[in-house]
Amino acid sequence: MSKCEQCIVREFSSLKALNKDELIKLAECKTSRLVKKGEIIFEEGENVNGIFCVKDGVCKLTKLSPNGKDHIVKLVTKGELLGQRSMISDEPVNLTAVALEDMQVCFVPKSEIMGFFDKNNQFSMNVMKNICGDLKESDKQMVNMAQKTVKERLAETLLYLQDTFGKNEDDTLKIQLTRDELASMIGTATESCIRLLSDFNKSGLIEIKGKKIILKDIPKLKKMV
Amino acid sequence: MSKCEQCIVREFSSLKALNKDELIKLAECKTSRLVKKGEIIFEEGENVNGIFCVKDGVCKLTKLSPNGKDHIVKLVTKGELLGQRSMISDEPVNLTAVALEDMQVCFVPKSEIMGFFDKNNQFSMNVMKNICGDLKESDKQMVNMAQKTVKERLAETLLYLQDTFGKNEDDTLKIQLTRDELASMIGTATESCIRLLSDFNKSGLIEIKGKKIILKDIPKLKKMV
DNA sequence: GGCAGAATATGATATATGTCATATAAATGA
DNA sequence: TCATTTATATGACATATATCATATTCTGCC
Repeated sequence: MSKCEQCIVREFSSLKALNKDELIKLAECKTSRLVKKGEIIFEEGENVNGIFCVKDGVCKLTKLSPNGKDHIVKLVTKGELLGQRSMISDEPVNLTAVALEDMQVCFVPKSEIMGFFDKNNQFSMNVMKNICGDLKESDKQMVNMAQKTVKERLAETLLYLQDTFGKNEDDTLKIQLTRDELASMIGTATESCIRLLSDFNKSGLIEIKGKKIILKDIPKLKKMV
Repeated sequence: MSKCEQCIVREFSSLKALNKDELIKLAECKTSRLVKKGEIIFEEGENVNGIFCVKDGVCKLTKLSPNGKDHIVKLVTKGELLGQRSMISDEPVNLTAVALEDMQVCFVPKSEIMGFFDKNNQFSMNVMKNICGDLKESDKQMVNMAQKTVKERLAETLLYLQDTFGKNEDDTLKIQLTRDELASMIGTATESCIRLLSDFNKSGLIEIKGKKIILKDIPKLKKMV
């Protein structure tokens, strides 16, 4: 069992507020898990009874809409926590988490987290601020979905992906989403997404290298959103 | 200055967790305010530095989208709190609050609330659960906006309005939104909203009495969403 | 009480986007 | 390595929705 004390990603999450004793307790009760690309971490409606801490890799949080399509609500990466809302609401999770790459995650049972929650104000404040950030972002996205065109949302999403996950040495976006997943983030049909990417490519906004994407004209992309 | 102890709406909000002493302190520092229909309580980007408790009336929380249209993110009614997210994030509010009817609201400064927050675990837990509920709802709406048709969203919204705000003796929806506001809730153009209401009317789903709306065939409306 | 401005209503039309079909390219696995 | 599936791409077309124009009705107000 690895020690949470020495885990570097802890510094990026709410868990940074925990003291030495708490970290030792945390290390004792947590379980680690390797998650292969495409594997489900938890599914909408499930009782998770704890939170996951993402040590490595990226996953998508999706929500099934009544028409049968999945919608990607959020991407969660190294250093972030999963399942906070559900734990606090004391409800089943409302989103499904699926690994986009091979991942390392640690699971901490609810009882433990709630203990920290009660005793460590800074920790609970951190968790709350996280959730508040999610709420603000979600409200923003709701309005985006309602008011912006697909083209605008695509431009915005491409910029977001580069901002958040960076680019490789060849300037391609580091995070590798399928066209289908990209479509499901911006809330459109896969074909529409592919078509718009082609358009963006033709007009020099981006360059498509197979499945990889390079943002070529960031100022213009920014002006679109 | 009215006493918070005797305020009935307190029972419906997170404030129900406060004890007698805390309520007395609350009553001492709060300020009451009458808000006329159409008046702004606070505006996107403003520093509110406290929370509002809605004693009577309903307001809309809107967000301005880059295309210049307002989108109604949420309706807030008697017994609910306003500005919680902003207070916890320690950021300006990200939404604008406008009264839909004459309202009575009380304002409590941040310093006071944060005091309760630190000392009263049940209170902070209540606030968090509220925010978590908002987040869940917001995620759901985001997916709705992205995946459902305007028709489906209209049906869903009408049902929501009746569920949440009830109906008058003549069966008309109690809450009175303009067509423009209804459109801004479901995320569509005013004309489209009006047109669909006409369609719903013709097909017997609803009945339009001037500006008032009666839900006639709730099972069918439910099947649509 | 009547007038100005707003809200509601409806038609005509444009446009964005979804859907279905099909082709090609890439990935997977026996 | 080849075959089978899956992902990407593009065309043709259907349709939902926005936009613009114009009536009509309602509402506040002097």
